[in-house]
Amino acid sequence: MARKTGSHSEITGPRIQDAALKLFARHGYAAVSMRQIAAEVGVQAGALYNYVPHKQALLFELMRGHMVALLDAADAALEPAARPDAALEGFVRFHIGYHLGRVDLVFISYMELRALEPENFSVIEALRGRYEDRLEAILSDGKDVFDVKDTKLATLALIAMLTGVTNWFRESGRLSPEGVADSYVEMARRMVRSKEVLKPR
Amino acid sequence: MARKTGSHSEITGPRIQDAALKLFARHGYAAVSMRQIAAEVGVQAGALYNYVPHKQALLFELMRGHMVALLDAADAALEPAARPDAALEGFVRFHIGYHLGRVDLVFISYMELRALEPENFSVIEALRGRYEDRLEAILSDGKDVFDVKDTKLATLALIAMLTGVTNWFRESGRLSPEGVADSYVEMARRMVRSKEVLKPR
DNA sequence: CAGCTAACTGAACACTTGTTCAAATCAAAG
DNA sequence: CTTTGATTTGAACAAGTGTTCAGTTAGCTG
Repeated sequence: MARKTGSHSEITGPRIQDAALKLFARHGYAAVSMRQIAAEVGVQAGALYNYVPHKQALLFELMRGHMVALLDAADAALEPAARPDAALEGFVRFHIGYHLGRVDLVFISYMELRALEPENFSVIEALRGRYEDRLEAILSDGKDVFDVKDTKLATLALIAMLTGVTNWFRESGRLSPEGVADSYVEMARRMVRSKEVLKPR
Repeated sequence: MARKTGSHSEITGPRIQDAALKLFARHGYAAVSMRQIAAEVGVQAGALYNYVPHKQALLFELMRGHMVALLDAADAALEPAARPDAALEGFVRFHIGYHLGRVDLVFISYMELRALEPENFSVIEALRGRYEDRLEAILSDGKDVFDVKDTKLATLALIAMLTGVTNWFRESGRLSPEGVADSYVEMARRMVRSKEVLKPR
């Protein structure tokens, strides 16, 4: 017995990615076997190798795809010419919105870095750096409006704060993604002490 | 051949913990074998079972020990009667100082939660909750001094921001732990818009 | 120096791991 | 209806997994 009824390359390929994403996020890369992924897809382990050269590539492509899509989405969503305060708000809303819609990808992209072989690790790190640069640029472009001593430090603090949302947010919780974003916009503004926030006082 | 020269229970026990901590932090729980841990200690795999009932207990005890020590240290370091602003500053400095001295433990305590069996997971989650309550109490005790709409949200945002330091901090970097703490105290104060910060303006 | 026991070895257990590949099967084309 | 080619199976590979345990040894006690 071989070839299942109604099997197609265009179907199986993405399903492998989906299954791997789900299982890696739930149990971790090292704890998931190729056989488990295959079972989730409804196929034997050997069939995976028509689509993926090896397990490591499965993880790497998941992470690389995520980072590239994130950068593209950021380019599309953020307005380069925006005033500093609006740019910061835009970034916060984009970051939270985008990340809350892809918690599994975000999770493995932060958690499984150490499972990457050195060359792959470097690629992901570089992409992450490029994303962080977007926020750093906003902060340094607005250095007349904002009040931050250490731009790099503020960038890292903000990113950590924002990404932390994916760890506790639940669709069924009391807050909507928009509600969360509202609060985080406020906190982010305060952190950089945006003049626009202080004015109304 | 058995029993190595100069071997002692009081020596080997802690060395196993140290080796497990180091390897779990570096490669992840699932990716590290009992034989690797044994090799790091300089012993055969079987010898580990004189000290640990099974691999899972090794991880669990590492995490539980960390959380218990963290709570104890917090109790010792934080002054319950402090004014809100001083209490917040005290918490930030304590959190950063304590965590920067134990990056490996912090790392696995956040990363390997999913590797814990359900009952063990609950224990760690409860301990973590008790720690977060310390900060939440500070924020709600100071609700006249601070300006926070959602105390729980601010707690989670602050903890994420503070713990994030362990991900990028390097002993050899340009900033000292104290310098980092200074900046984070400032950012934390701004986030809750402590009146004491606004006064000098 | 003999005897004792805590401490450790080394081999074995039954599985699981990632990966390969000849053979089998199915869908579509001629 | 046959041929072709993509798709999948199922078995096999060598290596590694956590854990157990009879047997060996080092160092202390008397």
